Amino acid sequence: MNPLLDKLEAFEPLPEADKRLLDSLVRSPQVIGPRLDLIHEGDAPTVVQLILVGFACRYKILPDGTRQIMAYLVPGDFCDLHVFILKEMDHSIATLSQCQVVQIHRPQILELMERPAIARAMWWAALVDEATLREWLVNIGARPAEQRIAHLLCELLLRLETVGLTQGGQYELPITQHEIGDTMGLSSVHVNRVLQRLRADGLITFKGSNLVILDIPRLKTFSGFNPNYLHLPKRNGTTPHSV
Amino acid sequence: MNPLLDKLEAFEPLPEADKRLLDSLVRSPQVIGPRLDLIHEGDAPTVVQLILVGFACRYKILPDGTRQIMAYLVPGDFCDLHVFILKEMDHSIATLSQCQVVQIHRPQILELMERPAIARAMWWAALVDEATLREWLVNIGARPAEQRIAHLLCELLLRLETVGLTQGGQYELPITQHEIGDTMGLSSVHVNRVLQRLRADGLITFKGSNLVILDIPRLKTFSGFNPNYLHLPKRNGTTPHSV
DNA sequence: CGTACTATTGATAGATATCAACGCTGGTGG
DNA sequence: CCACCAGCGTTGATATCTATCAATAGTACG
Repeated sequence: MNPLLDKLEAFEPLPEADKRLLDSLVRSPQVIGPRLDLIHEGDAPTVVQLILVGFACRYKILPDGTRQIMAYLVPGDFCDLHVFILKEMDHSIATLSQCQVVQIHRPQILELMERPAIARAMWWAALVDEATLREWLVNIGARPAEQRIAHLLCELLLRLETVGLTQGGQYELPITQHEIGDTMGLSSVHVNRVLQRLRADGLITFKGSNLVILDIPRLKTFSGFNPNYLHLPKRNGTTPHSV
Repeated sequence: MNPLLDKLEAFEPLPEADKRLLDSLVRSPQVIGPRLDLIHEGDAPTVVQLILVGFACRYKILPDGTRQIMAYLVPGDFCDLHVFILKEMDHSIATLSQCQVVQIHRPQILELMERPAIARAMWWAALVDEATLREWLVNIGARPAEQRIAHLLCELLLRLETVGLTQGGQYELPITQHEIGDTMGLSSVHVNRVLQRLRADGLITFKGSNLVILDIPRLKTFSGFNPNYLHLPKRNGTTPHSV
């Protein structure tokens, strides 16, 4: 029940004492409703926020009102690790679904960073976040709409698998088509049509907000998905939570 | 003549001893011709490379041969700061123009990181790189082609100003229209037409490979450019190299 | 003086946005 | 408990943006 732990251990196993420390951080999460800002562009960040349940996103609003979502934050992801260097947020972070969030204060972060294994794993996580951002840039810049959305769905499958939030090829995707559009630089109408085609091609289905990927290898091939940017250890057929 | 020093001091002034250490790093640069890989996707990075002269870029090639450029590296920029954590490059880095590059080895990096002011400044630089990546995502995802290219030109103006490579609103832009297309997710034909319109609107001109921005405030307004993501200190009319 | 890349132009095709309308659903107030 | 409302997904028609294809001209370089 500790997605941060799951995620960091996807990089390398942690000593028992480190695990206990991480567990102690996630005791009393705060519940935050959907579509609420966690922090806003221009604010000075003071704490690091950690998502335990739900989806959040980084975004910017342009002068003409367009919103661009630049990252999804899923359970186990940090919001503002740069807290101690930059004076001012250059983007906003908001919940998409209802979330459970914990706030981690500076002394706690420093305590974490004193543990070498945790520090390494958090460095890894930060670098993967950056690599993910690059992959999103490729996705939006170079892939047509269908492959673009298919790629996003592949990425979320792997990320959510890491924190035990998938059942086979299924996971909860608590976001609207409009939000997918703001993420992929597409209109919601077009997102709708693309999703219909992916369903017609037998690649995915929805059971309510539950996404079902019908043919994972085919979706990966179709979208040109190469998981190297997530820098997960090579696995041998078993999923992390299959134990 | 040390763009790294210029860049880091844009964050905060450094002690004399730190400056001398940084100067000692950039002694014997290597000259690398245009369009050559500095490191390739899949390679294990071993050294940090620093650009002293010229333009380089991060890029990926998709299965269908499309290239997406994800970042420009200009004088003062580092290539592979994540050397010590990630085992394998998830993208490639190549020169665009002819470059002068120095390779910095692990012990030298560790020596740099022992100086608190340098370490802070390098953290700042890494966070700005990430913020820039986010802004590029916004740019490609949410702005039409003309504003997209105009925004890029504004960004390069500020970044090159920081390392003393502008004269007023002019700077060397040693890249082709095709490469701008690979950067912005546009075809080279479309880039050509967009540049013509920007010229017709009196926003820019070219003197060979020298870009002249005719009306900086208007170009910024037009592109929706907000420099906050570069996290430069507030200035009061003076450019950093105006002294 | 070729050769090869780069910039440019015109014509056409394709992808995606916009506008408008409608049904469905879940929530809310009366 | 029911009627209303707002948000979401869906559909069709049309407009706009951008890509593709093809050809030409300029330019640098050996």
